[in-house]
Amino acid sequence: MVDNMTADGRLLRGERTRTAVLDQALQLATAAGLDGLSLSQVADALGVSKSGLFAHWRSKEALQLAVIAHARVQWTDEVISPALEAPRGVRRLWAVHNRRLDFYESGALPGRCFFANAHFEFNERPGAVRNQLAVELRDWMGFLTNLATDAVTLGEVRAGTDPSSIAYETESLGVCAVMQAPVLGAAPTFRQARRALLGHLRAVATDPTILPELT
Amino acid sequence: MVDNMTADGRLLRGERTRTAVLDQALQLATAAGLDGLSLSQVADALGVSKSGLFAHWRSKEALQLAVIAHARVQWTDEVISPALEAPRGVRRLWAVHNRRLDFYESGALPGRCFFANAHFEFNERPGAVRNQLAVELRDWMGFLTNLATDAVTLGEVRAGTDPSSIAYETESLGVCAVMQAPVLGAAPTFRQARRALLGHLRAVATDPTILPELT
DNA sequence: ATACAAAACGACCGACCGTTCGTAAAGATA
DNA sequence: TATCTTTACGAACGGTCGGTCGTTTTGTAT
Repeated sequence: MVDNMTADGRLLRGERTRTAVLDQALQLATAAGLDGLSLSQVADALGVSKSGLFAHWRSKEALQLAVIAHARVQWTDEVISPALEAPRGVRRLWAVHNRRLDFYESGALPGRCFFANAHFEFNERPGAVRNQLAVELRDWMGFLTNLATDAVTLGEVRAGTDPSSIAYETESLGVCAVMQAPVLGAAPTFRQARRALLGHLRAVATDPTILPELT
Repeated sequence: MVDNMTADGRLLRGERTRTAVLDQALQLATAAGLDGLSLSQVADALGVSKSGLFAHWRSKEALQLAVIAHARVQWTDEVISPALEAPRGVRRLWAVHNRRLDFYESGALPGRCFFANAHFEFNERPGAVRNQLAVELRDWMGFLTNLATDAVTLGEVRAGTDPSSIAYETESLGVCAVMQAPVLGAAPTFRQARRALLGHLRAVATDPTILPELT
């Protein structure tokens, strides 16, 4: 049997514990960070043996990567996808914006920004996890691009507008990208990270190849 | 002998190792965070026995608090004090602003914002350290107040100006305060932290008791 | 030289960590 | 039923951690 389901449609036992472990691990990582994630604590919290985790992931780092992917799936399903499928518009832009804030205030991740914390708190970890976080950051910049593009295309912001304005409008998103930048290899300075964000938004707002219909 | 100095003016042996340990610990904490700070690593990096550290600090938490104080002394001497002593003015405001950025780019704390990282990466630590970080945050807000007050008093910004403008002008300072807010006990949401910063700056810009000479 | 206190050391402790291993139960297949 | 794979378990290992203890070195003052 290679499928995830048993004959009557319920999840296989392994798949059930797999997602249970990921949920628990995400919860603990949200509180204590990916560095603070302890396999022992995850196992104890679930009433499961610690060694059993190694039947699903070959190492702690593999579980950390799975936790990141798990969180990204939640993020995509609950925030990104509804945003991209919705008709474009300023109201929609801010609806998404507010929905993201609501997401943080929801019970799922109470009062914390997981992605932000994951990046902030764990920029010292080894190769694979670090690279994965870099991918997450790139996705984040892509999401910012969509937001800024919407703002310009729909006339909320004129093309050529000082990107600082857009940056501030998307500030509560943008600061995440700015502050997350140090997770990347070279550990760019604060000034460099800020310049990178402004340059990114300037390109979105003024580059005719990005917004050809406005030139 | 109760003084720090020996007869010929050099530091006592204990005081020398004390500051050497603090410098090393600050360097490691800057890279790995206060949580990641390891007494063994500090001792090994200095070629010093780990047990000797307990002659200066009674616990790891005590050393962590000392590291925070040590960093704050550096911060005060190199950034805050020159800013407060200098004649007020917009140029001075931005000189301080830039000096702070230069500080991050200096060799002392290469490419990292220690305060930001200390807060971001270590909001799960126990009571005393957490409380100390809250004090640091309050100091930070005080520094923001000084900057915003300067901006208004010197005519760079009109009294009553939308505090968002001031917030953005001091953004690279302000985001730190915004993002640091979650270190406080109740873990306020992203939206709450942002609202707190804007409210703070609004009070500075409009409250006649804060800027009586403008009303 | 003697005495004394500060300072540093090395060995050791218990706790927790991630990981491995051999084995046993559970569930699907035949 | 018997067979075989998946899944889970408990015990144990090596390692690092923060912290303690008794001892020795170092520096100063008498």
